[in-house]
Amino acid sequence: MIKILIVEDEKAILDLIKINLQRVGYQCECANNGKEGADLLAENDYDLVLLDIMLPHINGYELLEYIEPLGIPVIFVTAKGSIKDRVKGLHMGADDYLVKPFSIDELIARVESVLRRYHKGMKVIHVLDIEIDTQTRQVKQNNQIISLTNKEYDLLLYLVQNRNTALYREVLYEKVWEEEWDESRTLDLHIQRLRKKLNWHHEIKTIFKVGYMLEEHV
Amino acid sequence: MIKILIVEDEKAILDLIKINLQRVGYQCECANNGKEGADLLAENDYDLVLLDIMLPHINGYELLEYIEPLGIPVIFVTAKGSIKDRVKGLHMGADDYLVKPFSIDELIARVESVLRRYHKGMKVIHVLDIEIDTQTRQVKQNNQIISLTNKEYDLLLYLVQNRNTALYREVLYEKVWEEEWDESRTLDLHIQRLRKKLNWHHEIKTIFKVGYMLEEHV
DNA sequence: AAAAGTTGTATCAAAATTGTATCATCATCC
DNA sequence: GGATGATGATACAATTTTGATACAACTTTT
Repeated sequence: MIKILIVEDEKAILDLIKINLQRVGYQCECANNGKEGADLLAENDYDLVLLDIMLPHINGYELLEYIEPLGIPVIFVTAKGSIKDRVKGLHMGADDYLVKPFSIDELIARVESVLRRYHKGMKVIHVLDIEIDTQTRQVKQNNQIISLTNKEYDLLLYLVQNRNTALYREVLYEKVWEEEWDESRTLDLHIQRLRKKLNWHHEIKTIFKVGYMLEEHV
Repeated sequence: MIKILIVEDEKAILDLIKINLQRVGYQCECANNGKEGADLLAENDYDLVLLDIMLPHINGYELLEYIEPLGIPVIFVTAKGSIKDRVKGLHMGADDYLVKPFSIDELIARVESVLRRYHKGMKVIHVLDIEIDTQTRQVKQNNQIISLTNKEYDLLLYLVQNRNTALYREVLYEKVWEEEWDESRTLDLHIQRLRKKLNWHHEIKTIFKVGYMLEEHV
């Protein structure tokens, strides 16, 4: 379970962030000012801090100095377009910033991006007859470790995270390889290798003229 | 089946939204004011609420407070870019907003985006005796999977999304094949294949010298 | 530097889709 | 009611897509 600390004095924004992060599966704790934030940080482990700059008592910068040595990523929440703040925050070690007003999509995207960067992905994912440990990138089947290469693992993870969805070749390729699809057969080959290693000849369905889909009957 | 509640007092906009959402396969119910909306919400389950802010009696914000604890996503419909409203809405928990005047494409895109975010888009369209899962591109009839080819699926989806409308050959061909119609019989052949696979010999009507129409008596 | 492992290209085989040709049937208009 | 053109049905051929295998280029490890 991923724990996020939100330090924000505006109740409306605090709730907006909290509700939406909880909705997509994060555990949230809240502090209304810098002091509370520092206290919570002293007592608990968090995977990420969302930090407003304008806070009563202790301001965001001061708190940031306190957080930094803990090695916890921080996303700054700044009032509308104060570029000075953004720059200062980034210089001081914030990992990203969010400018009010922001959209829910943007909030979630930034949180996920930072977490991904810190490799604090979720826990263990169970799908069909395998389990994937996203921390160690290990894949087990019947308690036996299946050794996958990097690309194979990335591809598997994407398939798993989007199981029961028809995935277009281009999308799949672009997400895993992070470059444009150039009509090459690379993706097909990797799919075959996955199928072979996991004995998933039927589980990974090919959708003719479209792409592939990992099927998990629910 | 996905159910959407539309709360909007302007008849024209209400119809515009309703007709277009129904066209792409959502079930819609409507309320002309906040009171009606609250009543419907009390009695039914919805997957999404489209909520106008300016409503007689109970305004959008008040209704939003009522909806929030239900955990149903809300898209705000606001008059011209009043940023204040947008911000307020987002702060209060709306998931997205739509600024009048909006395009149909935008409407559908936002609806789908929010639904996807909430329950990873179980967008299933029910028509006659089949159900189409647009996520997996699977078509079921009496709970049996009907295997369709790519072109067949695309054609079926277009027919379904435009059911009860006479579709000209050229239009149909150009939409599905994405190229000019060249007087070939290809379309006819695919129509026949669909009719056969789905046993839809009467449901897909041919309109002499014009084209085809999927008929769903309502 | 050699070995081992990874990743992508090339090639051929197999499979599925798609479209053409043909003839039969049907609808419409004189 | 017959002529004419449009559509339905069927078979089959052409094309495209995917699977399988081998191997070459490249990286990392030893």
